[in-house]
Amino acid sequence: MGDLVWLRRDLRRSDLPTLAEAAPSGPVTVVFVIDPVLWDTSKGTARRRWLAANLLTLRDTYEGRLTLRQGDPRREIPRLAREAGATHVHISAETEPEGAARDRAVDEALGDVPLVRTGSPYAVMPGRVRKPDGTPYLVFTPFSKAWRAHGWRGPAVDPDDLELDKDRSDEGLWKLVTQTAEGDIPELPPVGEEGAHARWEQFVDRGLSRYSSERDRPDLPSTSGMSPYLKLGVVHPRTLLHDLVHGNGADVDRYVTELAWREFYADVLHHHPTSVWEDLRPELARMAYDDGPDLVEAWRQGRTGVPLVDAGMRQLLSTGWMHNRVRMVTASFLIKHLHTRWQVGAQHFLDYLIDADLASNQHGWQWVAGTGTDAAPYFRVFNPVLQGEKFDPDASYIRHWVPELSGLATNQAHRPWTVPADARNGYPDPVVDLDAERHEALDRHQAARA
DNA sequence: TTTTGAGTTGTTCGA
DNA sequence: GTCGAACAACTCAAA
Repeated sequence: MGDLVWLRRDLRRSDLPTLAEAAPSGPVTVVFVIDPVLWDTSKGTARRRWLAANLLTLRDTYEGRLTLRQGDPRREIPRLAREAGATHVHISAETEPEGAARDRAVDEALGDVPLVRTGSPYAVMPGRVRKPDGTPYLVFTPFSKAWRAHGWRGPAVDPDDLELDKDRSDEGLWKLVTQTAEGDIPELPPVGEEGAHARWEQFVDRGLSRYSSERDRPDLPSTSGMSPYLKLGVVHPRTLLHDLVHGNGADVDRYVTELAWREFYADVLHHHPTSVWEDLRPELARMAYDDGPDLVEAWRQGRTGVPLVDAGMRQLLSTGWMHNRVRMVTASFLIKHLHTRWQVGAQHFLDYLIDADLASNQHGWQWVAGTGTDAAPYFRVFNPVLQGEKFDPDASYIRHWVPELSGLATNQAHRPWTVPADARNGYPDPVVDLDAERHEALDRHQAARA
């Protein structure tokens, strides 16, 4: 007899409230269920490897007593609960639409065994921060003010009476995970809580004091690198916020604001679940889009002939990560210059990013498309050349990810079409005329609103 | 209650 | 070269 702790977006042992909830009932069975949805082998491997590698490390963290199951949680969790004689199943609440629906179904399938929700992957549970009249926010700045004023708990204390039950994994599953974790992914971040905390300390010591001035620079190691860990819950935002309590000034404030964006978009998605794939605002329902598979494929592969776009898309394919500034530029290019629906790009990012957060990803894309909250004005079309010159001033990011251009001078690397084709090592001409397609996008926007 | 002004991430054009 | 205006429409907070 003992409780189940079912981990999903909380692949960690420290600052995990569900453990403390479960500990008093006896030996705790800690389980992760590999949902076939998570294991789709047709798309980017980095995502799956990142999960597998963190699961392996997590097994060590739990002294080898981590249970793996594979299949539909609606069946697997009740089955394991019966096997372990669990009196409760503990989870941290999921607020993404599909996950929340899955949890309700599991709750039902569990029958008399209660599914107990403690905490969430957020500092403040989505739905908690509201306007004085009780309605949810749709604009970021007032949300973030109210979110800060609401505050959050300190990190959870590790239970000192925790007893772990045995590994009840299905035969062969750990072998599958081990095989999946193997392989060369250059620049895959250091795995597990140890890796996360080492990286965080390095950022707080060295990067934080330059964060607000350098965070937009893809050519510098200017970001905290926490997003892949936040994605799997290897680290909880509450832990990071607690560390920043003692810091002060513009850089800390800016970092907290970035965490607030993650919470804001989770809140928006919680209140508007259909906005995962549908326009949050219907104003652009009549917008004309193209269906250009060749152009979209060139975008996916990083062969558009536009250096900053290609650098970002190649960074994504080879590392499973892309700098935030470049995400905006590549997204803007796909939507505004290739006239493609935001959902196409959002799906590609979900397939390949190791840090893809559903709410942030979908609403980031909606923001660029002009269909989301606090949307970018329609006339704000990123010029990928100017963005490159501004945020990659030495073109070192471009040269690194687009090695065909590594021999060019900086101003040429930003505009490779100005040098003869035989000096570009096969790098293509731009697939579209930037200026012409910018005007096209503005025209289509005006027509859609008329 | 009504009004006013600000609101993550930009670019172009003309003076 | 630099600089301000223009490019919508709507949410929300504060006056």
